[in-house]
Amino acid sequence: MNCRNLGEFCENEAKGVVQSLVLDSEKGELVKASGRVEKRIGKSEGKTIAALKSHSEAERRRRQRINAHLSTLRNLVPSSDKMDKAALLAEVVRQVKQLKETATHVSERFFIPLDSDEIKVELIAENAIDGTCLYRASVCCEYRTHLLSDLKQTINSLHVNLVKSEISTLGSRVKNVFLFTNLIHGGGCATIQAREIFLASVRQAFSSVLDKVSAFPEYSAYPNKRQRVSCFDSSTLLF
Amino acid sequence: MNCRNLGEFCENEAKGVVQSLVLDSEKGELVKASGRVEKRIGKSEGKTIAALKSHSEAERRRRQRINAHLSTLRNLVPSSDKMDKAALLAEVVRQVKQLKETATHVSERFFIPLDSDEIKVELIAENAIDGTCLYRASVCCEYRTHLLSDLKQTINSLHVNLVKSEISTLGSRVKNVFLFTNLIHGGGCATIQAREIFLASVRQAFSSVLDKVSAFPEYSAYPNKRQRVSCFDSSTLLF
DNA sequence: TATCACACGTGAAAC
DNA sequence: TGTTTCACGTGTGAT
Repeated sequence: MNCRNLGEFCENEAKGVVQSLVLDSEKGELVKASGRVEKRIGKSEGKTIAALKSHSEAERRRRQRINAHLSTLRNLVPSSDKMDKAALLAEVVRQVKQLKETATHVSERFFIPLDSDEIKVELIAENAIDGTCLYRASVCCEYRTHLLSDLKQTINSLHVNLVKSEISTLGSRVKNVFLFTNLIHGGGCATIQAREIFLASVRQAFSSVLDKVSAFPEYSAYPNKRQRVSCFDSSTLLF
Repeated sequence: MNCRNLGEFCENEAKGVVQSLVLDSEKGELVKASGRVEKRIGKSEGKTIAALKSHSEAERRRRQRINAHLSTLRNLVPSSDKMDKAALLAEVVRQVKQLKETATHVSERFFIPLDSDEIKVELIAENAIDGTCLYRASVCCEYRTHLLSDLKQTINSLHVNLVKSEISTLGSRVKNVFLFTNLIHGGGCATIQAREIFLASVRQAFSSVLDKVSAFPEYSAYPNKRQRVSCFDSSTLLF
């Protein structure tokens, strides 16, 4: 099909004019230029043309989708006008690498929540006398309503002895750190296996708090519009 | 040209076989399927085919260039396997926006250098009695050798009275802040115009310090390999 | 003039 | 099955 576009072709088709035919040298007969699949010009021709048309339209939509994202990226990248697609993408790669590296440096140096969700639970110290273990759990995620009370409930349900809790925010993201022991009425985690099971259950408990927001979108912090600034006042700090 | 590829076509061409011809219904004669431009099959045919071949090869290289960047982006974006091109780009857009927003929040709250180069010079306060003006200049850029001594020279050459200087680093980036007055031997900037001229000259002076690295690449901090960690010790702090 | 970058329609393959 | 994604070669305008 060597027509400039299918719309044009179909117009002519309606007038009974076939504009482009191909000489197949193997068979020595004329077939439609696109007609490698269908060997004869029959009444299925209309269907073929319709399929071809929808195909090219789908492909056009696909290109539009991709190009829309590319132009969005153009707006995000300074002075990227007059860059061709490859150069633009190269610049985006550079920027993303740079931003990620910076984020790494920031999180290495400061105790603030960043973009990636994170749950970390680890053993900090063990009391040699009574076997009491001190643990540190940190949870970094997007803020949502009831997040803090959910975390508090989680801590309560774990029946641990909360020693200290810290909270820090950046934009709409929040990071909580809890120091706790698993000992309330004597007796630590006797074995290494028992400890690992305990750590896993703590991780699981915090995970389900984070999963809540995806399961129930109404828990999202800002159903209407995402806010930029910190959303806490001291009265919210329940621990 | 409806051959699957040009290599195949050229093989047959060598045997004297022309595989694909098109019936041009306007003229009622056979021309090469691609031959809208050249109307006759002549001895320029070889040149046309060569041009077509180089054209398709160039286009292939262009596609490879773009796809290489896309696959680099795939590696930078977690769990982007099995995403199609459009979805990948959408995810990249999301990430870039997120990272930039986070960077904004960080720089709003902390005094640390971030990714974008920046020179800011502003009037902070004016002494009503003698007209002395206090200025604040901040310079954020990639570290390079001699940056600090260059900045010191700049300050000296401006003949200002340096009140205070601060420096902070993050990774290989550095931010300097200078507080100074333009008064050494009495007399402030009398008029608003004079102040603006002064501010512009200070900005220009710092700008040329930053431009130095692009003009003389040997000033680059890490000619061989970019380092990740802070590169200062206290002995470097000259101010 | 030749080269570059882009959009297009198409064949093939995945699902 | 029909729909979607990708690579391809080509037409075309810009430089």
